[in-house]
Amino acid sequence: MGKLPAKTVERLSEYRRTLINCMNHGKEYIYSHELAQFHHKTAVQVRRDIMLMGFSGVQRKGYKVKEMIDAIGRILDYKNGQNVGIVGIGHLGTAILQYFTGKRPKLRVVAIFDVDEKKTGREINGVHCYHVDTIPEVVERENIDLGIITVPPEFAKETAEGLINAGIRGILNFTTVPLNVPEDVYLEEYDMITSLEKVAYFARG
Amino acid sequence: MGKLPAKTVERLSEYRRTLINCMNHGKEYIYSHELAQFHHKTAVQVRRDIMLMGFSGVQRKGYKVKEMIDAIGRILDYKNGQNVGIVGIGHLGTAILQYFTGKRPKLRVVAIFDVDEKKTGREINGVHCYHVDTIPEVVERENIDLGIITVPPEFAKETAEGLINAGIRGILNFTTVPLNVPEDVYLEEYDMITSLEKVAYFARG
DNA sequence: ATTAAATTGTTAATTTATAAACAAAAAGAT
DNA sequence: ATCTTTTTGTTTATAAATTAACAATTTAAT
Ligand SMILES: NC(=O)c1ccc[n+]([C@@H]2O[C@H](COP(=O)([O-])OP(=O)(O)OC[C@H]3O[C@@H](n4cnc5c(N)ncnc54)[C@H](O)[C@@H]3O)[C@@H](O)[C@H]2O)c1
Ligand SMILES: NC(=O)c1ccc[n+]([C@@H]2O[C@H](COP(=O)([O-])OP(=O)(O)OC[C@H]3O[C@@H](n4cnc5c(N)ncnc54)[C@H](O)[C@@H]3O)[C@@H](O)[C@H]2O)c1
Repeated sequence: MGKLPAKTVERLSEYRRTLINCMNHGKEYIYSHELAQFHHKTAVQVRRDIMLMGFSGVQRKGYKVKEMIDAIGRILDYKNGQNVGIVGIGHLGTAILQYFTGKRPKLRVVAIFDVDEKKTGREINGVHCYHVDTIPEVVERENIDLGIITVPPEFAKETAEGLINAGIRGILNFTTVPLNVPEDVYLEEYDMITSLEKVAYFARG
Repeated sequence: MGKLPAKTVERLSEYRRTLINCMNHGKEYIYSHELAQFHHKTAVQVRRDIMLMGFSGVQRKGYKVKEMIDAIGRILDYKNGQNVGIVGIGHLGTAILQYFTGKRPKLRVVAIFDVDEKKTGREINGVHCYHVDTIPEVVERENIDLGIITVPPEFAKETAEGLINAGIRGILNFTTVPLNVPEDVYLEEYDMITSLEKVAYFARG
């Protein structure tokens, strides 16, 4: 099965977030224009995304919330799930760890790594904190697929190399340092300054 | 002067981050293909972005790092700068606050807001923490233009409304709740789960 | 029953974003 | 001096993403 466009994948993730929220509020059906409004998109785009993932709604009634969540899951979730490790459990790492716990059963944070002895060797938020030196063993043993990097910028490069050598498949980098990864590792980078500078630019006349 | 495309604005912000780093390492000139490589873009795209912002390099020598930083500043920075407030000083809010301090002189975090009495009334990272009830006065007095929302999701909506009523022009929302804002307020939303789900999707065959 | 309104699904058109192509200029080599 | 190489700047072409258009279907109203 061929991969969907990156933009569609992003939106499907966003839709699911909203759909889960709708389900928790007891909503059974949702129209494309409702979903669109939540995410500041057009109804056509929502329907097109849904078409691309091969899901169908009911005319005049909309999309069955529960079924659509499952359909998105069949696209985004990997069969038995993927395991995630976070490296650098400072403010940002902890925020991410907290944010993830319990939210996506198929994306499990199974290990966290740091160098600070006040953090290593104990559990934080129910996840064991290992020393970074043990990345090779732990990544192998716990079958970790994806890594999130939230270390101080000067350690970003070596952290990425450590993860890649340990056999990780994808990296989400929050440090301010752009990384280089081999072709078979998928890399995503995010910088809050860029987001805020964009807001700053467009928020003025 | 008309606005540049959003994608170009994002990339200019990314370029500047790297250029500042290059300058600190004493680099005087940079080629388009060098800048491109850092950000996993093509050299053509870099040159096109530079053209769009009306800057010029020197043939065979590349772009003067210092001058290009200034040129990007003339696009991204507002004359006397813009003031920023962060609402919700938990793990994420603190990470953002720390990350910003000292990085962009034209984007100043001048106030932070919370409800927790252990945080309000004192300084965190050199910035005074106010109670959220004082948002109207403080936004007015400190001339705050942009707001970052990092409160628990159930308070996201009321926080946004508070900021908008106080006269804010742009919002960066990190909560899991999609917001609605009037036309004259620019809104940007970011969700780490979406980023990680994208990584997870493309990191497998 | 018939008609009107609302909504999905899909194709076609448009717009936006990226990449290719190449002229012009500068630096260095012969 | 002349030629070759490298790199910028800009135009043209291609590709991707979004929007518009509309047929098909369902529900509800008359
Ligand atoms: N991209 C963004 O939007 C954004 C926002 C905020 C912070 N940041 C960046 O994220 C990173 C973390 O920010 P923070 O506020 O959590 O910082 P922090 O100082 O609170 O946390 C850093 C953590 O990394 C640990 N650490 C240090 N060296 C390490 C190593 N070699 N291996 C593993 N762990 C190590 C420290 O012990 C600490 O726990 C920084 O690079 C910061 O610049 C990025
Ligand atoms: N978008 C993302 O990628 C992402 C990542 C992590 C966390 N989050 C979200 O960001 C938010 C903050 O996360 P966190 O880990 O920092 O949580 P946290 O609990 O550490 O911090 C929340 C802070 O908000 C304060 N607060 C509570 N109610 C408030 C109110 N009405 N007004 C102002 N402040 C109030 C609390 O006192 C606390 O200091 C949460 O909504 C979380 O889900 C988003």
